[in-house]
Amino acid sequence: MSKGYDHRAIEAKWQAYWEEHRPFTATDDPGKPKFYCLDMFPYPSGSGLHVGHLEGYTATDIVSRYKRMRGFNVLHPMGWDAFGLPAEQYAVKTGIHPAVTTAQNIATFKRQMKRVGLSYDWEREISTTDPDYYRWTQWIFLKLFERGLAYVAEVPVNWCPALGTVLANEEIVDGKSEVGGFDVVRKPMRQWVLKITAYADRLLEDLKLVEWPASTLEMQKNWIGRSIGAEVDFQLADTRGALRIFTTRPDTLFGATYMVLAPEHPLVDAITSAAQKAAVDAYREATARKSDLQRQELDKDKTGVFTGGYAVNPVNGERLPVWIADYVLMSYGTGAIMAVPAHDERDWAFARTYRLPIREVIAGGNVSEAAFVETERGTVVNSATADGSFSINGLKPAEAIPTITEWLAKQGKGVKAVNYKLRDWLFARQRYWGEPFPINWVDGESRPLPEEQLPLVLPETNNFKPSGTGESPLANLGDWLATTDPATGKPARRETNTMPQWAGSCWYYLRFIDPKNATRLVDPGKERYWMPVDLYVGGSEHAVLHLLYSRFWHKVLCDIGVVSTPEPFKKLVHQGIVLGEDNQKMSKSRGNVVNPDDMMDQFGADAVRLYEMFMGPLEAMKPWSTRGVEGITRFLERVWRLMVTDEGRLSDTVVASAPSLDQQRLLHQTIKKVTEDIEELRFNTAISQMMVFTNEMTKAGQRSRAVLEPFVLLLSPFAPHVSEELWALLGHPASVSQQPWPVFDPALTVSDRLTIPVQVNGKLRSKVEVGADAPRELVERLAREQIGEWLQGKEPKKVIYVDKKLMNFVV
RNA sequence: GCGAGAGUGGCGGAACUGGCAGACGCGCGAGACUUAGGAUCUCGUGGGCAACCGUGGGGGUUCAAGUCCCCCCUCUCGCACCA
Repeated sequence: MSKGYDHRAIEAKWQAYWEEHRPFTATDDPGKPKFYCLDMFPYPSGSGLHVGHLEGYTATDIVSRYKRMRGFNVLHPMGWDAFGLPAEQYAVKTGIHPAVTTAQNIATFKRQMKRVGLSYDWEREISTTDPDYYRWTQWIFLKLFERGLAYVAEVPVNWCPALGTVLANEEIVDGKSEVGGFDVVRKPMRQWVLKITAYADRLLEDLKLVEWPASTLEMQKNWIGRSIGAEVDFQLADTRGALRIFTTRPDTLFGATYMVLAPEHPLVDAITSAAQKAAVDAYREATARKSDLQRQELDKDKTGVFTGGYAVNPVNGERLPVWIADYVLMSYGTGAIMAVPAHDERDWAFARTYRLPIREVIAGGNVSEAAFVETERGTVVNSATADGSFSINGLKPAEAIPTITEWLAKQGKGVKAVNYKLRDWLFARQRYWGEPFPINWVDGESRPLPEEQLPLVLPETNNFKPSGTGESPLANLGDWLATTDPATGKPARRETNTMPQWAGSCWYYLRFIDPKNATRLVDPGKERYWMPVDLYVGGSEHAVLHLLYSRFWHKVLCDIGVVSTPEPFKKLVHQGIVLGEDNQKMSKSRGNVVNPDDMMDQFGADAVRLYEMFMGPLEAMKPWSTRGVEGITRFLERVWRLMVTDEGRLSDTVVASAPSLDQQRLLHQTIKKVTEDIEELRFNTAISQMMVFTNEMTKAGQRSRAVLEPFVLLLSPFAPHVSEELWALLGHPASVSQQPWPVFDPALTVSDRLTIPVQVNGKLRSKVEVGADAPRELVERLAREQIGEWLQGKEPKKVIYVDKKLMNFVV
């Protein structure tokens, strides 16, 4: 294939230039407006960069280059989320230290990124595995600990006795270990947990402050899962004590016909009668053996066992049988419910199975066929106290809820309550390759290390095998493990858990602002200048966890005065997934993985960048097409030939004389379209407009510098290498990246001639061409001449004229 | 099941607040230049011989609907007994 230009030579040349002159360094210049443009930093895996990564990175790179040309001080950094399981698994297998493989992988990623021409400020590169970085991750943990937001709990883990290790969820396939296929059981272990639930309300509330995709906002809201209801106390019938339940439907309290406790509920033993004890114990044991996954299987029938005990409905004194069933979860609400089968689908199904009574208290449905659960429709019935002192009969459920909640509170029988689906965050892994906790255990108590002793460095070892006890491999390192408590001098044992991968990625955007600060996490002045992140681009797989955890830490840092904004990421965009050419998800097993290095070998970085953006809307899922890359290559070659001869010199067709009015219009329309499209991240249509420009200019025998030069500037954020070369060939000193962005003249974006479509009854029948300022009368007269035969001499009923747009005759 | 988003040529996709459906690219067809072409350039390309018909399907609003309203179908993503 003959090439219009030598992409290898040009790309190497300009990458070397950028390396030497560093035009993309961000300076802390308060005199300039700032733009913080951030990619989700990658885990440097062994397989290198993927074309899916490149999509997001190219998009932010275009925006960054564009914003610089618009006079912004742009912060566009890159780093590595480099702790994590794959490197450790590899170390277990080969004995090669994770730090070694991580460094190799980072080198590969970095080389590939530079090859794509991504304009990162590499002086700010950070890695979560660097002690100078994780020192501050540990520091934040100490702050969380000080504020009571980090605590220790016994939490079940996936314990694999055969492997002698704890497994991550992704290491388990169909209930067996991915490696070896061994059994996995639940085993409680001492773990660190972060109290994210303390921030549930703010995490929900502040979603109003960000410009995020609707779906992501929705997912976060659902994940937090705030629901308002009441907690109500039911006295136990035959024993002392009360059963507290949570309900969102206190309006159905008179319809309760039984109660259900989670099998793990602490009151189960007290309630269970002697006769039922055996059955209850058997059920509880069976439940304990089930994995979370089995317990969550929805289509299974509901099961449960009667405890033999009763509780008393506080509103009508009825004795309600108390059951245990695994459809009630200990971890939500109070772990106990009142069952109202008439108005709750789960209770309805359970009542049907065990032939428990179903009592209607909201009229409007047919409760013998299905639970009636609406709150906006229906009328409360059968809901008054025996003495008639209180009634919600006749109300709509939505009105009855606050009424009865207030009444319960006055009676001391209940209280308004809010619950969240959000759980506290399990913040510990039984692994080597993660941040050590700055915690010592002294006499069974956790003691934080003093800040001055940070970082607590991950100890060197060459044994990454599991300890066998479920503790991390750090438990094998006796010398490191044994220490003394700095406060008392007593012997102490170091915490052996390490932090999860989320930890380092929770706050990295802050460190980019001030990556080398040895005394603080980030300088307050720099933080105020650069925050918040103006544009954050990354995959939607992080829509909940990473983005929620980050927001949580950010709010804590805000509370302690480290950061100045309530939210870290102002605008968020998820790039879509790039499918293989066969429209299937790319995977090694399908053999449809596209390697960016191969593509760049063949077509060059500029073509790959342009194609990534031309495929379709950034956020859409779309298939790769190598033919499409060829098409883009043709476009770049056409641009090249617009101004360069076969010998590589500036072409004679490039002239200094003024462009025609039509060429000027085309240029200004192109500037307008490309500018607006970059602002809206519509890169595909921006490229399409540049193709239109190129096609038109190809037809011209003479091309004025006055239109070619601004065009090269427009192209430069998309295809920076070839644009630099063209800019140089046009006789300008480097670098195109330091030129101001072209400005369009609105007067030149509109044509002086218009083609007005003429319709009869809304159907296109003709067109008339007129001057841009033609009055309606002229357009109508010309139009009538054109469509005479359609009017058949009759006068139209109505004539609609939309100025400069369309003429429609209604007959 | 619930929640969110999306269905437009052979393919990827355009179409601003309702106003010429299919921009641009791929593919395909014809031609030019060539010893040659999987290079390059030019022209054509939704369907139908036509009247006409065409934006997942069916209704509706309107002079005018891919766009607005109602019902249905399909696909993708997320959640999944959260009381």
